[in-house]
Amino acid sequence: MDSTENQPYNVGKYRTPDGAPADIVIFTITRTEKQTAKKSLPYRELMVLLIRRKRWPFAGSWALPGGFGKESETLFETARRELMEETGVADVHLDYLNVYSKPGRDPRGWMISHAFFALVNEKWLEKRKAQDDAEDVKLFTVTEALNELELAFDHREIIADAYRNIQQQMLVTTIAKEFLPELFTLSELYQVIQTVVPEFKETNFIRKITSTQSRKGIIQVACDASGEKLYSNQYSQRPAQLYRFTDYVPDVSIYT
Amino acid sequence: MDSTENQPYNVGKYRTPDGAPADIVIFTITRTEKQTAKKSLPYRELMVLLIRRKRWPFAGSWALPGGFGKESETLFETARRELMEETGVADVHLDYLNVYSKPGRDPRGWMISHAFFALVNEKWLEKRKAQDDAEDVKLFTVTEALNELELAFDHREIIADAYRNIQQQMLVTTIAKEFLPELFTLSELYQVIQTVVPEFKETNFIRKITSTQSRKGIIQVACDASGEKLYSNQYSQRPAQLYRFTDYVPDVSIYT
DNA sequence: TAAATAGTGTCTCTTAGACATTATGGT
DNA sequence: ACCATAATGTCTAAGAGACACTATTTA
Repeated sequence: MDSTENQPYNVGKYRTPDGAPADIVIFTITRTEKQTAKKSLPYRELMVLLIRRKRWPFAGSWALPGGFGKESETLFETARRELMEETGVADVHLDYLNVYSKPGRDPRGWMISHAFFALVNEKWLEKRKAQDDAEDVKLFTVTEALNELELAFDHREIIADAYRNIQQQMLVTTIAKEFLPELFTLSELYQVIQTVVPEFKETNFIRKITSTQSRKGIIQVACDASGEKLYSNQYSQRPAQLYRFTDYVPDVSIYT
Repeated sequence: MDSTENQPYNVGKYRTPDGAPADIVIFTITRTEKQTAKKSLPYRELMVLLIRRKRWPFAGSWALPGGFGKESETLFETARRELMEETGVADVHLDYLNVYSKPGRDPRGWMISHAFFALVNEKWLEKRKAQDDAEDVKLFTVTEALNELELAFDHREIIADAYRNIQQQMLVTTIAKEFLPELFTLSELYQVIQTVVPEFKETNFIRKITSTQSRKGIIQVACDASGEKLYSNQYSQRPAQLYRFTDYVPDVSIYT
């Protein structure tokens, strides 16, 4: 019935995996200023960080950054360590995505891969850019990565899964904050949501998020020490009210 | 930078995991009829299936059913196979939950465990009950499993995670259907939701799910071949309209 | 006729959705 | 004066939430 029961504690008896790698889908949103006469909102694009492989297997292909798990750490720690090595940042949103274990997925042997996804603010990646060899580590748009690139292993599938996941999470949690500064305007927030979920359309977005009972707790107006409201005119002539996220995340339900 | 790059294809060079088990949290909802004079709704309880271990480690403790992954199958297949062995059913809701890799979690060695959860309709487990040794395989309420039982490995943590997950999914997807017959009354649906999420309270539940534009597509009234509406008086004097789930699952969002 | 569930009426206040309008400040 | 973004006004229809009320059977 239960094969756990029948398993010996003699660990050498059966074929065991050849490794447990952690692969990380590192997402960021890049901003590029529009070349207009007046101040305007930047273009934003959802990017994923890839590495060009130097060795067999899949030498020359692009792949997710990653590395092998060790006995002395959890796979989450493996992922965090790899992320640190790759981007130099420690305190970013890092979440487990899925396991990939299709037979033959890695020609090196029986590799059970654990995919994570990280959300990194563009500002952290800027320093890194310079120090790295531009040939080997690069940001691609998600569309590009999924449709135009030769990817190693089953990394296309992993990126596709991660993309689906981040799109869903964007609408159901407050991960938008990972892509925004501490204080932000509502246009910026709206733009970030749309960058990840292009289908997202909300007329009256400002009003809904600020003044409906059920969700106005998500964000709050930013004030300075003396209680004065803070404004930004970075993207517009008319200064826009700045907001910050609270810790509140509303529960969602299809029945309510 | 990328330790995948530095990994040899000589698979024997590093310490590798001693096994990749799949553990399954099998949930079901049991019904027990109330002993009242009149017809009434049954008590329902969310249960989890556990197995009493016979061997070291954790001999005598209760544990999740599970087994070791093989090189020739995905871990999802491992889980499905174990589920089949355990409950005798194949086509049930089975989903990946999380990976558990804390060092030392299994005294037998470096075991990276993959937890799944399955939602099984009570009717499938009924046959099994008889044929199994009641001492070794048993259904427990989730509360009991979490608070009163001595559990093997990190299975308490896994069950707690699975419980959180199923509660969230219950409100955001239509997994309620896994615990219901093909045709059901709205009281049954409401009761199933409340069994998994006790905090769930909706006055006007009937009206909301049947006649609000945005979510009435979730379920539809059940009709017979000639278009007559179907009713059930299993739980009440007054016959109740029967419904079925459609394939439609509304999108949820905290911003909409 | 009472028990137990099924389902509707009604009222108020809030929200959705669509669109028009006004506000601000720099070039 | 005009541009680009910020924000409010206004109107209608729909929905939320509370609670009282009616309906249907059968023991």
